[in-house]
Amino acid sequence: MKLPESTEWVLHAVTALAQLVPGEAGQPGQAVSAGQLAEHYGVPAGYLVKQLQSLVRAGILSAATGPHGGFRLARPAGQVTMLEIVEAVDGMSPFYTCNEIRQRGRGAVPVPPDVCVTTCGIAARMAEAEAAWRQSLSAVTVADIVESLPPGVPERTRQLLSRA
Amino acid sequence: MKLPESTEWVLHAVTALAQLVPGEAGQPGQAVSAGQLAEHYGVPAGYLVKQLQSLVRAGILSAATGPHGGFRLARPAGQVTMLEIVEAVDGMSPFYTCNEIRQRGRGAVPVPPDVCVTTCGIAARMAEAEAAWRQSLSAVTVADIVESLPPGVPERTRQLLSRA
DNA sequence: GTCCCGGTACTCGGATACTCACTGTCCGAGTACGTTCGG
DNA sequence: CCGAACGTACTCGGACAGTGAGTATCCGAGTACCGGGAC
Repeated sequence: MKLPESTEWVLHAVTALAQLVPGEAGQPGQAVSAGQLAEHYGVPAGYLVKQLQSLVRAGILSAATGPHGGFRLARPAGQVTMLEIVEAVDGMSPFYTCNEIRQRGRGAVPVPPDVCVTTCGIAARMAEAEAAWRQSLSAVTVADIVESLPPGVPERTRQLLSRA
Repeated sequence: MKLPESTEWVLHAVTALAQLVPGEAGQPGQAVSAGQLAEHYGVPAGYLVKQLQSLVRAGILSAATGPHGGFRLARPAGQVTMLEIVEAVDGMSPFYTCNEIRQRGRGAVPVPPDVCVTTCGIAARMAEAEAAWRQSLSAVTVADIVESLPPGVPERTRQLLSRA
């Protein structure tokens, strides 16, 4: 059970984009191309685009083609949770899927399931743990991450990512 | 991000083994062969052995070869947590591994990392969420699972798994 | 009758192929700017 | 001088190979029971 490496990429990419928002309500934030972000983090550009597309489909980012195009936040950073980002790139299928193996083989309950009719207790516990994980991630927004950065970092990021 | 399907197998297998413990202190519980368990749940026997071996290495089960051999609980069911079982079969490496991509590429901090010297805030949040997941699983023991079964199920399991 | 010995059947344990998601790369579609030509 | 059309450069978007963990299967090593024979 491991999250794909691209999860780290998009989390950092969204954090970087959030540092570019000028704070004005009407201003949607500067657009940065995937090539810029890829060079900034030293990751393959073509693959990063593929991941950022997932965020666009999820409504987290908005993309624009052509010169001066690129990706930008589609919503204020305070309204984007880490859970949304992770689910956008990794899918929102549960870790543990109950295949009801207790209903198969010799242990299967005969014709009408008189016992074991409720949901599997094991699956219920696993679902609870997973809910705790998701709840913890949904409690943190991108704005929280940006605010926790050491002072000076957003300024530096802005400078490095500003289109030359 | 998905747990391997074998996780379900071993969770149910351990639960089944826990239902066989006769409750006596000295009695270590009846041994059941992997073939019995595999037939009980309708899963491939050879592969199930491989997974149960992981539990043996983790000290959760004990194995005995030869006739009347098989697997049995190495500890009382109340001292085996779901987290132990999951970690035994899936490994205990974290979901999210921070590769410090912020330290690579153009965005890398020059020579001595004056800023960003602390651990990555994103990684910290992901670690918190993962800790919540593990904490939730470590709070449930196999004995809890057995107790939550509908009445009559342990008796039925004992009967089906008793060596013919 | 008792003990010892060999055979057999059953079990775990490890080594060997196969499949699919994640990773990485490529080329095509679309857009905004800069240039050029005509009025 | 002003406007419009064209070309170019840059961007995203989707389609095509490579790799590792998980899945599935097989055969070998080891052990306890069962039967037969000798004492």
